[in-house]
Amino acid sequence: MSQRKAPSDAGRATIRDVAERAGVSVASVSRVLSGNYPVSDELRRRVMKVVRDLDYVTNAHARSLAGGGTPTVAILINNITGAAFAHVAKGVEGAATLRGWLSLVGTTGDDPERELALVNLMRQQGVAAVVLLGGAYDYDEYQLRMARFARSLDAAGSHLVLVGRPPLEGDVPATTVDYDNESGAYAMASHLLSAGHRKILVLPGHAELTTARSRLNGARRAFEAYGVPFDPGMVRHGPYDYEHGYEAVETSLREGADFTAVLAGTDVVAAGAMQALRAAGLRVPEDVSIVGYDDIPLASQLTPQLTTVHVPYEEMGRVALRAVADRREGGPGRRRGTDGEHLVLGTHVVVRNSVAPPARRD
Amino acid sequence: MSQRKAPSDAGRATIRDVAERAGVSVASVSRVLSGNYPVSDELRRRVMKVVRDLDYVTNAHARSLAGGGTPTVAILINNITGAAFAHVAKGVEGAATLRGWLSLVGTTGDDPERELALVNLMRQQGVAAVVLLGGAYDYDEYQLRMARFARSLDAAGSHLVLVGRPPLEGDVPATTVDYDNESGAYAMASHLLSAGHRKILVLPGHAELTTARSRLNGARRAFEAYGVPFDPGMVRHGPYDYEHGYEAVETSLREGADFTAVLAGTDVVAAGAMQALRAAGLRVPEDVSIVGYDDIPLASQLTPQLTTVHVPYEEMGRVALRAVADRREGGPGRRRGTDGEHLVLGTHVVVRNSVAPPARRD
DNA sequence: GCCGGTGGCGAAACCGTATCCCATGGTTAC
DNA sequence: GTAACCATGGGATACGGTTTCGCCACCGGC
Repeated sequence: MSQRKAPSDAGRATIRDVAERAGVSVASVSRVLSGNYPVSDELRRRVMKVVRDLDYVTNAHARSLAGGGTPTVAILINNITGAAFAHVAKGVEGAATLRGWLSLVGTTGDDPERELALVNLMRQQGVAAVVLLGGAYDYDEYQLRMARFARSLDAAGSHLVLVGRPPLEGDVPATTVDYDNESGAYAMASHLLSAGHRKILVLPGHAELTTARSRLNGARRAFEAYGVPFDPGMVRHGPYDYEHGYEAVETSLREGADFTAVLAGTDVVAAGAMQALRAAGLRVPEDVSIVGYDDIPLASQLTPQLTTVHVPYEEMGRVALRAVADRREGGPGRRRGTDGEHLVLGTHVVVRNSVAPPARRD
Repeated sequence: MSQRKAPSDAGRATIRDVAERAGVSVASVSRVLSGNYPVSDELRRRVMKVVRDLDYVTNAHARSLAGGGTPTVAILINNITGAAFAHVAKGVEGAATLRGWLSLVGTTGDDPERELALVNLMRQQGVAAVVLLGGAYDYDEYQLRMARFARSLDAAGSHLVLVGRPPLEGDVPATTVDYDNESGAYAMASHLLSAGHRKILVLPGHAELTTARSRLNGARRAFEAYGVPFDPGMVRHGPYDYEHGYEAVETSLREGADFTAVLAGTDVVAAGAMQALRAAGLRVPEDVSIVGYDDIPLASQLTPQLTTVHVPYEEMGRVALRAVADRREGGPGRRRGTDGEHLVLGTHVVVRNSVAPPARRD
């Protein structure tokens, strides 16, 4: 047995093995498999038989080296188990699959360093696009680094897509898919205000998170519009999780805060808040109203069902992928023209059963 | 400008561009970057400077073609947004990242055809392993196909890992990471029985799903152990979703079924059941007790908090990755020896507030 | 002052596939 | 009857790295 001709060896079969065994050239095998070149039926038959016998599949790495290959989109996400952005990922993945694209997934675990490392890793993979999911941190340095990434990717023929965060400032070659965060918060706060609530506990999220800022701003604008003074003391920042919702409400109650409604930054926070109210013997919505944000499945599974803001997460994912696919098919001619594209999707309030007019307390 | 030497062109920089600009050979650049060969400080400095200037990253495809490259694990999952298996995916991804591995994700959407296509796609990618998440269907043909996949992957130096389903029969080169599904169901049913419940509505899931079968078996065994006749008329099959839980309870109530507890196949089904009971004016757990399965975050976010079976999903993901990593490091010597490995993790009941002794109805 | 090491580096052979270019034989057009 | 042509198939090369092999210079030891 020669040294490098061992078709039945441990490794996978190569196109050469197939060609040899079928008594044809490798070029012919390649042509039969890709089907973009006329071949005789006889040849096709012979090749396909050997392909089946050897259970041959083409080597994707070699293929993409040689110019072919399936486009791949990289999805970078904080935490797969977070419902909201898992839906975005689903949207991206679904749309990618529909076009025969592949999706790579990396999780950043809220660590900017890992985010950096991952973007570079994806650049090595030669992905068609990197989709970054979730709210961003508003450091200057962070923003600068993102801009550098965007340019690096662009220079390498790839592209950066930001989903669920505001666009980068300046002339940066990145696409942003966003939703109208502030308006959603405005509408949600208005809903509470128009129900008669005036003392509202606000749990917008982490102070540095862009998402949280927008939601807080929207709420504040609604207060202004209703002529209600906005009390900064009624705002409690914290992570977007159940525990924060629970503790914020628990602490507020213990400290004797006076409120008839809770405006939570996300549905999960609202769930925590609801539980804390129950634990304190308060009824929702009879004693205290609650609203959330995101409209994840949990919102309609709680009792009472949560009034919240619907965000089209899955649709955002699809839109994100469509944006990069279009750009890629548009060819190099329009590459520079569509820089800094910003797509904004709408939100709307979903009214369920967690809001009632304020009760008379004391 | 020559025809193929255009470092500042559209595409990304190659190792040759770096070598040329640094006045060294490509071999040296490669050595500096991979760091597995002694080089002088002077050389390293020169090369690294050019690498930074050009913002060069190695081409992962070329690298893996040449034999190097980062191992990649493929995660195939029904639906990313399903909480339970999203946690497994998180576990796999986390453990992969920890070792510098990459993870590819594909969703099957419960379609066996897509599953087939995806496994082949992953084989093309030359992944180190394919991790298949979720309960399997119990067709003979399906099992046969899985066995073929396992052998194909094995022949190509890859490996199939089944998570959350029973192992394949026969001598198949696949690793299975499983949890003690039946014992969990047994314990859960026992919990209800020992609280005094005798009329129990059972919602195990889809009849063809292996997971559902095990859970149903476990429950049945518990009934036997308690000497309680198991009434098949109290079993309602259906998908593992909220709607099914709701409808099953609603229908049962409408048809006048007599039960004091609900044994749900998953927490999500339990949530639906709970909502339906509430809608019918019944209290949980005073009028009807409910238990779930999986212990996803939702379980502790419901009111009352759900008594359920904890399944170590994330841990399973980590174990799955460790299994393939070990096998790969073990070298070819023990490859055949560890075929058909089957790892079983334990489960336990988590007691919360959704179970009470049966109320007197009549 | 000559010789065997040895540390550093370059040249070239691959890795597996796609594709360009050319050869061949049979067909069509004049 | 011959030239131009079309349909096929083979040979060679490029893709961007890694790695083996071998060369060169410099080192200390005698």
